[in-house]
Amino acid sequence: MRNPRKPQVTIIDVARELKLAPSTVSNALRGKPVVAEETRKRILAQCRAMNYVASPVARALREGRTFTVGVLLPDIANPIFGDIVKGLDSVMAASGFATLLASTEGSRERFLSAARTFAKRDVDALVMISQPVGGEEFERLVELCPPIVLTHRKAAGLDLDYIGMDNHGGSMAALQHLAALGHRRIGFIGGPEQSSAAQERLDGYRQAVQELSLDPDPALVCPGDYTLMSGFKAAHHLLSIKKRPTAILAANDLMACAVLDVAVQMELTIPGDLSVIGFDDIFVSSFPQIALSTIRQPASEIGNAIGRRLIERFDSGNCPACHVVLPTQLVVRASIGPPARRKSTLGRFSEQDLNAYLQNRWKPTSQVHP
Amino acid sequence: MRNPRKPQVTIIDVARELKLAPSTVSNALRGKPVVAEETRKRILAQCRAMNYVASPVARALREGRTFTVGVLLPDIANPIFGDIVKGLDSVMAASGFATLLASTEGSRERFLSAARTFAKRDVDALVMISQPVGGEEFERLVELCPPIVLTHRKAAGLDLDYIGMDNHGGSMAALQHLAALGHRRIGFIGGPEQSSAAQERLDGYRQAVQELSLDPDPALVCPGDYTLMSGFKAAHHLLSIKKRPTAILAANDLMACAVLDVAVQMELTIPGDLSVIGFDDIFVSSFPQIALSTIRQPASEIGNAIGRRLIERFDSGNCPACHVVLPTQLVVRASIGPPARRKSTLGRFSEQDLNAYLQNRWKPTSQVHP
DNA sequence: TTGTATGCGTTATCAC
DNA sequence: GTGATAACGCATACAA
Repeated sequence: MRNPRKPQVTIIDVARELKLAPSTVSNALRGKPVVAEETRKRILAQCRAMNYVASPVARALREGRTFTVGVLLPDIANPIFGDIVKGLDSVMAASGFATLLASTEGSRERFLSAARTFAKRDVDALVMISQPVGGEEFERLVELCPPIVLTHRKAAGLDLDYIGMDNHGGSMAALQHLAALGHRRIGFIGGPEQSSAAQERLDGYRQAVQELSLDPDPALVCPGDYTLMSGFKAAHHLLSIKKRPTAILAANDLMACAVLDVAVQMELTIPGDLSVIGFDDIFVSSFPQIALSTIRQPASEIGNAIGRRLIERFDSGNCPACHVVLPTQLVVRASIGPPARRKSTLGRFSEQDLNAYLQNRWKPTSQVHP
Repeated sequence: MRNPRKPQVTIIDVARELKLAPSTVSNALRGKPVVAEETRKRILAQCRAMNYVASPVARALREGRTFTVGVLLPDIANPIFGDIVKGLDSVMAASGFATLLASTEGSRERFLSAARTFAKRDVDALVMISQPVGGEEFERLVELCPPIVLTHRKAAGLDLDYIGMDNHGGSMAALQHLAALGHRRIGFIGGPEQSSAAQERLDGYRQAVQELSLDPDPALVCPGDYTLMSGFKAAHHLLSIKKRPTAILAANDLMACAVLDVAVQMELTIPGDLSVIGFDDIFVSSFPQIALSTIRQPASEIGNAIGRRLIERFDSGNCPACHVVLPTQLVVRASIGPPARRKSTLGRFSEQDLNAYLQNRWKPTSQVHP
């Protein structure tokens, strides 16, 4: 059963009421200077009286633009992405744009299909947050797409707008701070390889290690993928090597939280035996029980910047691709301090211990009371 | 400068190529049985070859529907809402619907204006999550709106679809559990008055207190508004009364977290001196350092249910408004236990202490390192 | 300064 | 079974 179409007040109704032509009403509404001032006023008044607003759909068909931007992101339940969307939406809504959303769940298929769908719907721009922007299929897609703005992941070889944060500088600031406290062996837990942001965080770590003459032991660098689980594994590994690091920088806060907890389980004190810094400044990091130091991601600022960039592009037509890097801030909380002088002798996690730990200590919602 | 319209493959192009009429192509594509099977096959092949897909915008103008749902919520950076949207989007996307989003930031103005904007854009439905649904202005708006589905807040007097969770039963389950552990004086921290969900949580508490013959002292019920700050204040108040409660149920996890921390600051042990339960099961609650017991909100299930309801409405035309209540689960973590036998004598927070505490203990991002 | 005609891409109606 | 045409609501080019 189809929607019985709602009766709509059209521009023709308004014109008829005023005994004018629709085009005159249109011109008046769009602020064209050809309309006599007095006529315009009558028209405006009539529109208000009849509660007339032009149909965005009809406009879209006629003009080929929809005053809509499509946003693609991996997970709308992740507050970091939520903050970006919020910053973006606040700017766009103020300019009359609506936000179309797609949560792609890390699936390349959903990403491509959502991008195609949105393009087909004539969105005026596409915002891709931490998406797998690359590959032949993607490059073909870009041809058919409206303007694209990227964040978190750059598209290698493609000249697209990018708005990001200073990941490289963030890592360096963290290591400078740790080095000033006296740390020499600092571990690093990385993010997904496909993420240019994660890559920059690693690069910043490496450059700081070199410039500050820290211990360049490659065993101090562990892979990770931004999940708690990968954080557990990396922490277990880093804290089990013979000469364990006195500090660890993780490429995001989630993995850093895992480090904190593994450390506690190994009876290390924080920050005496181990200092920990993360990336992003997610909500939990500010909890006193966690008190995780971190390099803040300016998420809502990124959203705002993307919005402003889009408005600029819409207003000024084609212009060269932009490349913006927003500053980060080191947020110092209780998880860092000078390394302890004494060498503590510590029990290790065996593999069995780790598994038992993973199963029992974190109680997700699956463990419920009937 | 206007968008130079992208060249588009239209149904006419396809028809011309095949020497058919556009209407035949349309009929074939829409699966109408009037088209000869062989013709249909040729048409489908040609469409694939020319990469033709019907324009959603033109369709929208013609049919009066857009295959889009508008979602209004207070804050897209709040993961609970994010989870609902995620659940909703996964259902709708699978059926070819896109999700239009508006983060209203608790502003009544933005709510009404976003709703009007979306309705004007011919969305097929409006989903309102925890929105101020009420008042004369709203009721007038409803007339002009497409189907509406509510969650978290019911609209008094209006017969709209509502999909929610068993808040009342959740509170009762929590109190039953606490009572079984031996608690008799149980405090409650409420949510916003306008929220029907918050009201139900309070009602459940009251009914449980009565049915279980717990201490009905009205001083045990404190107002709150879901923010950390209100949780601090309520906790401070509840834990400072002469005969303080041995357990506290907060209307959401955020306030419960505040209770946990205030308790620690007052040198109460958890759960020996105080048991704490929250509502929602937000991410932090599962952290070992927090280990907050809670009544889980089935957020993504709510999103799914809303999606299924919408599809159902679209398919079957007008039907009476639905009223769905999803079950909750009590998630038991370390924050609850039997009340301690001994009476601990404890220092109190003075007002000054509270203020100093609020300023220093939680370190938000404003306290940053240059 | 205002009015008329046309097209945006699609689908429904009706004639063939 | 297939084809011509009108209509959805608007904005524009052009005529008056």
